[in-house]
Formats: sequence, structure tokens, C-alpha cells
Amino acid sequence: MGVSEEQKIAIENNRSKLLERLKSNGVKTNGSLLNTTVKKSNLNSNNTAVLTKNQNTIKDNRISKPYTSGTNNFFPENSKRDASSQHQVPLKAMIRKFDYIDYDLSQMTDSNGGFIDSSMYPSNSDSLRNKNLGGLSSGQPQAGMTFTEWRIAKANQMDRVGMGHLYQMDENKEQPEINFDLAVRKEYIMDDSNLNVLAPLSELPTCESCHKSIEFDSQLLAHFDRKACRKCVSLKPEKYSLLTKTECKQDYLLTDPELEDRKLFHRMEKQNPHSGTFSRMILFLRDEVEQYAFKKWGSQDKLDSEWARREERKIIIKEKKYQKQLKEMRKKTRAQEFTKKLQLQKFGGIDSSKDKPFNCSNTLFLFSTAGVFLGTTGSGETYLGGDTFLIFGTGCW
Amino acid sequence: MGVSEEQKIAIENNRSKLLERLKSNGVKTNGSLLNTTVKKSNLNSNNTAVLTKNQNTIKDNRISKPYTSGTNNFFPENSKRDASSQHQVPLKAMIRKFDYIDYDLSQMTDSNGGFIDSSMYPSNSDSLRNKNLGGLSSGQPQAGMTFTEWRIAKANQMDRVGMGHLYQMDENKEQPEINFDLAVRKEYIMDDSNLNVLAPLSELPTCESCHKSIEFDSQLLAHFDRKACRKCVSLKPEKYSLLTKTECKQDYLLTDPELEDRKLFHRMEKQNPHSGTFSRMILFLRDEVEQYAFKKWGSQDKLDSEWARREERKIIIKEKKYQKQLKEMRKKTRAQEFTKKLQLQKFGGIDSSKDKPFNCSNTLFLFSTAGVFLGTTGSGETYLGGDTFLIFGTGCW
DNA sequence: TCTCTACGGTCATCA
DNA sequence: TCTCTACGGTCATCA
Repeated sequence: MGVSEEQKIAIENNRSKLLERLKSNGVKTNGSLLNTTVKKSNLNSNNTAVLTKNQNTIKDNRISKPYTSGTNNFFPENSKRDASSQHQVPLKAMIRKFDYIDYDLSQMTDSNGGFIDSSMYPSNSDSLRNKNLGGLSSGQPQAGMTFTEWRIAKANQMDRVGMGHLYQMDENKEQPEINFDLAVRKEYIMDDSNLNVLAPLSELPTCESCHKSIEFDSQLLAHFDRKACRKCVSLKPEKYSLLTKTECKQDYLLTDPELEDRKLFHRMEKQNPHSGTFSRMILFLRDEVEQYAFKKWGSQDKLDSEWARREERKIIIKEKKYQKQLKEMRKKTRAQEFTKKLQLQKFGGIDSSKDKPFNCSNTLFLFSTAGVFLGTTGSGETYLGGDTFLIFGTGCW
Repeated sequence: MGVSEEQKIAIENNRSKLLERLKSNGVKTNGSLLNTTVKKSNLNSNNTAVLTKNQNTIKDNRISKPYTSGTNNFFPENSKRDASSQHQVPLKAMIRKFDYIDYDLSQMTDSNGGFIDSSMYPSNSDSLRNKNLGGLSSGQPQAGMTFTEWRIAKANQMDRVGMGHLYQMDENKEQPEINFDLAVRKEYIMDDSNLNVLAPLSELPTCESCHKSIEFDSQLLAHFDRKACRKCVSLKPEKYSLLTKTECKQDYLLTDPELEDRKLFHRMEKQNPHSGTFSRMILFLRDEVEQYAFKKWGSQDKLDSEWARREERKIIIKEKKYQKQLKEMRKKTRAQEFTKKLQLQKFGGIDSSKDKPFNCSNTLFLFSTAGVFLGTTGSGETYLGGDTFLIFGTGCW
């Protein structure tokens, strides 16, 4: 439908009102990082509001308060076992299947050629997802692993359920010079006898982001196969922050099947912050998700406009619903009033010429469903609440 | 919205037109059984048609050409191995897992207390669905079965994939006096040494429908645990006919999760009539489905009215879509015409006073989005194709 | 700082 | 005489 001048003005008004509201709710409209996402409640207005299409704003809404992967469970300073520092209410304990089941036959996949799953053997795992230690789909220690691999896999299990270290470290003990992060990369720093024979610095891989640090965020390394130092991780949330599954769906318009596809994204599971008995929270790496989403929707701009389109649509639908309810209400109220007035006229002594209940001051213009103009009602006719005409029918007018 | 007199007349017209069409398509509107269901194509009209609410008609549409369970695989006269008598095109062979896998570990259910599944032992199967032989969820022969039970289960497997008998019978051989149906009920007719010691007739159970026959439709017995003779089965399709899953969804408004719930309905699986490699066709007993649907929707009437409501809705939505397309088309055409005329006026020598392309003979009444009457356009103004006004806004008129 | 599945509908696609 | 899952959305409910 085309938009009249008057509508344009109304829309502009609404647009600026919305922007005001967003700002007052803590959403910044410049390029800096945001403290709040645009929540439903912010947009849930009864006015038909048009969303700003400013790219920065939309993008920034997406890169809102992130999960940083900086909370590194391998480091002693973060090794508090319970999550009470983050959550005021103590969480219910988590039920962890691998505590009492080592081999879950029900998780075996039917390969339609017997039940030998080549992915059980690391030497066979040539696919993208199996290539790295953190990506072993079950997170369980598997056959054919070295002890170090097993230890990492076990740590991943722990990470996944938010339980911290496999071997709890002494908090007072001084941090060893070679920390777990480096120990992980045994091919570089340890020989077969497990002695520390640190290779020359020039041969060590460095942070993918600053290309300086040789100490990596082990959570990122273990779960997402990315070598980045903790500093870069915390400084670049637009790349390294973690998103919940729900956020991925909302902000990047990904679907459940996509997010469930282990070949598409790495994932890290954590205890659900609401309760340990609830479904686990699933975290994705923004960088991976964003890359995929941009490809899926064609470009960042296309994703953004699709996002805006849907938000607008939501508002319009809400608006329509609201108007409908309002109309229903009004109809009902009028019918009640009408009945009351009738009763009063019948039984009371009201001067009906003074107090006609349903006279409309405006003339009604009657159209048939075909859009043909039928005529007008006389001024002062009684309006009984039913919709007696329709416009926008099939015909030409 | 209320309906004007003119609309009422149009609706009545459409209703009678629809009825004509339904009749000419072989859908009877009296109480007898139908040969055709009301297919989408029948209802797929561009007019806003109102469906008849005649209960018999709706019900009869539901009890349309049924799958009878009369094709009894236990009887020699029906023992043609392939389905070529029914299908002109030979079907592709079916892939049957149980031909090469005896125990499918991937089908094991995680009981969260180890993997001992009590339903594997018939003595433990006290639930409604496990109580009967046909209901063993996997259809596979299970541990602890007697040979007869195993034979029935095996026959069910065969039924399920539409492959007929386990032991093919000689078609020329005379039918034995005691047929398979009776043999199944060994507790009545056989002693432990498997000799035929037919019990007195008075002690045998009889058909649940006519209470006379002692020979039951074995398909119905095996899959649906119902003791009814083949005559009754074929005479009472409103009870004993079988419905595909798709039909259950369409006609009884059941959902996938309901139909997948093995505790709710018995089921029988057959080879997909389109191809053996497609997903198996799943058949349900109308009696069970109907009982459940009536309970689900409150009553038969409520189910019927819900069905009608949805059909009407579908038509209305189609109608709207069509009108929208039409309007789009017209708009486009007008724009093209307009351009053409302009070009002609510019370059040709047309008398524009005679041939004004877009003058509307009717006056336009302009409303704001708030429903406020703004005024009228002068007669003869040019209409440029955009919708320049909206009615039914928020205000009072 | 949540996740899953249900609902209503429609659809193509494939199996 | 088919079935399944995908899509878009919304929701309550429960976990």
C-alpha cells in the first residue's frame, strides 16, 4: 500500500519516539558497544512504530552484552567450584549422565552398515568438526586417545556442565610457569618423556588476533578450536563473545535445525543459569555464527534488513490485534449502553431528543464489498454497532 | 464483522454454487457413504464460499472411501505375494532393517537407570498397548515369547511391510477346517500337545459386532486387538475402516505428536503405495481415531464445526491472496497504461479530453489513518494507483 | 545471560 | 489410497 503524506508524518513521529525510547532504555545508537539488547518490551508499543534502518544500530543491537569466554576455567584465580559468585540463588545440582554411564548405547548412531563408528577413532576423524579435540561430538573420552587428549576431553565435559576443573587446583599455590594452556600444546613444549623442553619462541604459534601472545584462552581453544589470547578475547566481543542458542535465533535469524547441525558450528554447553535440572544452555561463538548468517542471508545488510522487516511486521501485527480488540470492546460497550438507554427510555422519563445515544456527528459513507459507493446515511442516524460497510473490495472506485 | 444484505445474497449464491460443484464431483450430500472425499481441489474456489454445516455431509466426508481391513493376509485366497493386483506400476522393493539386523542398539531407549527394558518381557507388559500381541511396539519377535506369539509377531512384521505370509500357503490346497484365525486362539482350541480339541462353541468368544461368528478378521485382531468377523468389518466401515495418517490429520484434526503416541492408538504399517523406498504408510482404525477425536474436540458436533471453521478460513485466506494479486496486477497494468498514454499524448495526437485514462466516475472519500473524514476528491480527478486513504483506523467516525 | 516442544498452516521435496 | 520435515511465528510450560 502506498503511504500518504499524513501517514508519512505520523510514521516519522513514531520513528523518533521509538528512538527516544530506545535511548532511554540504554540502547546507544552510535557505533560503540551496547549494554542492552533491544528487548521485545522496548519495541512492544501500541503505536505503529517504524524501526530505524541505521546499520550501526541494528548491528550493535546484535553485538549486545556478550558472554565473554574470558572466564577461563583452567586458571586458578577463577577456580571457584560453585557459581555462587555470579548467581545469588544457589542452583540445583545438575544431572550428568556421564557420571554413571560410560558408554551410552542409545546414543549410538545407526550407520546402516553395522555399528562401527569411525569417528570413535581420532585417526579417522577427518571431518572439520572431528579434527579438533574440543569438537569430539560427545565430549566423552574416546578410544584411542592419548592421556593428554583424554584430559582435555574430560575438561570439556566439565566445562560443558559448568563444573570447573577436573583436578582442583590449590588456590594458594603459586601458578606454575608453564600453565595448562601451554601444556595442552605438548607437541611444542614437551618431549616424549614429558619433560619441559620449551621450544624456541619463534616456533610457537601465536594469538590469531594480536599475533604476539603465545598463551591462548583455553576455553576458546578447547571448544571452538581458536587460538586467541585472553586479552584479545575480551577486547573483541564482536568476534569472541559467546551467544546463547536463543540469541543466535533472534539476532542472526538462524533456525533450530541449523544450530543443531554439529557440522556447522562448534558449541559449548553450560549448566542452565536458571536451574541445573533445566535443559543445558548452549553457547556459540559469535564469529562462527556471524560468518554463517552473513552467508545465509547474502550479506550483513540483507540480514539487517530482514531483521528489521520482521521486527516491523511484529509491531504491525500487534497493532492490528490491539485495534481489533479495541473495536470489539467498543462495540460491546456501545451495545450495553444502547440496551441501558433503551431500558431507561422505556421505564424512565428521559427526553430522547436531547440525548440520542448513537448519533454520529459524521456522515457514514456506505460502500458495498465490491467497493461501489452506495450513498450516505442521513446525519443523525442511529449507529447500531455492526460494521455495515466495507471498503477496499474488488471493484474500481 | 457484520454481514450486509448484499453480502448475504452473494454468500448464498456461492454456497449453492459450491454445493453444485461438490455434487458434480461425486460428493453426495445425503447420509449414504461417499465415494470421494472433499478434496482441496473441490473447495479451491476463488469465490468466498461458505461450507454447508449439514452434519451428515461433514461426517460423510470424513467416512469417505475407506481402507477396509477385509484384505486378510491369513486367508489363502488373498495370498498373492505382490501387490500388483492393486497397483498397475510395480513397486520398488522395500528396505527392511529386520532382514539384516536382529537387535538394533540404536533403537534402545535410555531408561535413565541402565538399559533393561521391562517391555522386552511380555510378562511385564501391563500397559494398555503392550497387553496385546499386535501392540508390541517394535513388532519384532521378543524374548520370552511362545512360538505362537512369535509367529503372530512375525506375521505382524510382514503385514507391516505389506509382504503377506510368513509361510506361503499353497493356493490350490483346500482351506483347512481350522484356519489360522482359530489357531491363534490356542487357549481355546488346542491343548498343550497341540492337538485339535476344539472347545464347545458356547465357550468361544464371538464377533464383537454381530455376536455370532467365531472367526475374526485376523488383521484387525493382530494389529488392533479387536475381535470382529470379516463380514462385520466390511459392513461397518464407519468403525472398522483404516485411515492413513494424513487422513487422520485432515479429517479428525489430530496432530503428529498425538498420532505418534503409541499409547493412544494401535497402528499398522504398510508399504508406501507410491514406492517401497518411501516412508511407510501408517494405518489407524477409524473407531479408535474417532473416539479419541470426539473426546479431544468435545463432541462430534464441535469437531465438525471446527473442521468447517478451518475450511472456511482456508478459502477466505485464498480469496484474500487472490484479490491482493489481482489488485497488484491491476495496479501494474494501470501504471503501464498510464505511461503508454502519456507517451502517446506526448508524441501522438490524441484528444485527451475524450480519453482521460484514469478518471474515476465515483468520488473518493479521503480518510486519515485515524479514521477521520478528510474530504472528497473532486469528480474527475486522476487516480494514480496508490492507496491514498485508509479506513477503519483508531478514531470514531 | 535459558531451552524445548507444542500449536496452527503451508510447502516442497524427498523418500 | 503417502510421509516427513522444513519454514515462518508465538506460546506456555516445563525442565
